[in-house]
Amino acid sequence: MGRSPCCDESGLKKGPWTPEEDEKLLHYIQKNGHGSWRTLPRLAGLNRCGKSCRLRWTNYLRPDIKRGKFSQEEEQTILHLHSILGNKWSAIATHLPGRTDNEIKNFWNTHLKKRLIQMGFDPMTHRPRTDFFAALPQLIALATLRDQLAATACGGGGGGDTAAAAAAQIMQGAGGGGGGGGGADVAIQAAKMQYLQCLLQSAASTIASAGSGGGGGGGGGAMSAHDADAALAAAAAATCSSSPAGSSVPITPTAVGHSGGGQTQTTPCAFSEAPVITSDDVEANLRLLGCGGGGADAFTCHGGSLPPLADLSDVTTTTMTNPLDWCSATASASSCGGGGGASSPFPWPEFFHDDPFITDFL
DNA sequence: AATGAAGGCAACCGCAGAAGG
DNA sequence: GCCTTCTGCGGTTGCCTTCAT
Repeated sequence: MGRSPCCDESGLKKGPWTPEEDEKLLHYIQKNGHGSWRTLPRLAGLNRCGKSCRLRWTNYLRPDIKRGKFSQEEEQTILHLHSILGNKWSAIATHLPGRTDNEIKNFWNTHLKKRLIQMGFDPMTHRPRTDFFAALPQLIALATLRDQLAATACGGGGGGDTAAAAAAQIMQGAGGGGGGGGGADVAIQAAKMQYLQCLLQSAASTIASAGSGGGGGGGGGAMSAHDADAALAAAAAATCSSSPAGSSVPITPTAVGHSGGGQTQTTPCAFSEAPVITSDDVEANLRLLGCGGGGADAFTCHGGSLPPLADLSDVTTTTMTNPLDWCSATASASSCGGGGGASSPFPWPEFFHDDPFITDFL
């Protein structure tokens, strides 16, 4: 304890290494071995501290260093080991011949971590992000919405039922000719209100289960730096645009955990830093996780004992023509995640963004 | 073509544990 | 057993390059 850092010694050079210095260090170690790192610089004729020499050697000059891009296999190995070991870069590096801990660490921070975040995974736990703060922007938007709903409902009692009835009417009849003039507009608005009210309820129940569930949910704890990070990421994501028209991939949150029947899905926009997710991205990411695109379970693929998420795939593919049905299905699906400790992320942002009615709020 | 932002990477810093006297 | 020194590790910083506007 209390030992002053070796590099505090005055007069020692810092910063980037010159080719001459590299050559001196290389020649000395090849000839004598590194021995004591503290005495090495003097013996090698270098005006550097031993620590700096060791770092330069281990991270750059060592002959068995493999340089260049990481292969798919190496990426998978890193992901897998990181899910088990965490930030034990040196331990991970021992499984990747020719790669240094520093290189792996950099690769993780600049590539893999971001990719996991984009996919909606927590880079530390390798679990889907379900924490409260990640959903904060949506909650704020919904809170605003709720106020408006309340204001609307105040006019006449039982507004919800009225809206539901109107919505049902619209769903049955108004799809065709747009025919009802002003009355149809009102009914459409009412249907949307009802739709959003369902979403609100579903979101509330989901958050309740995620926040209070304790257990295996992984969330619900005190706010950590990572939570704050997640909130910021989500805040940024909340402004993202919708998927491009024509994307062949149904965007739902359930995906990473369950892709069934050859259907590939990904996480919702709200959990992603990338505004646009293409089917190619999804395939690539699943491949990266060691999963075939056709329905493999990503959790088990990288060594996780991650719990399954509620599968909404059938909901999104079969009932989106009727938001009311979708609401009830969503509510039940989201509640089923709570019992096992896993909560499902929020499915609605992608649908929201397709609707100008919603984009006005976001 | 100029400029600012973002990404990528090498290197530094500080801490903790191991080793040696 | 205690103190000092050395080594290794993980986090962070700063510089250089590339990309976008």
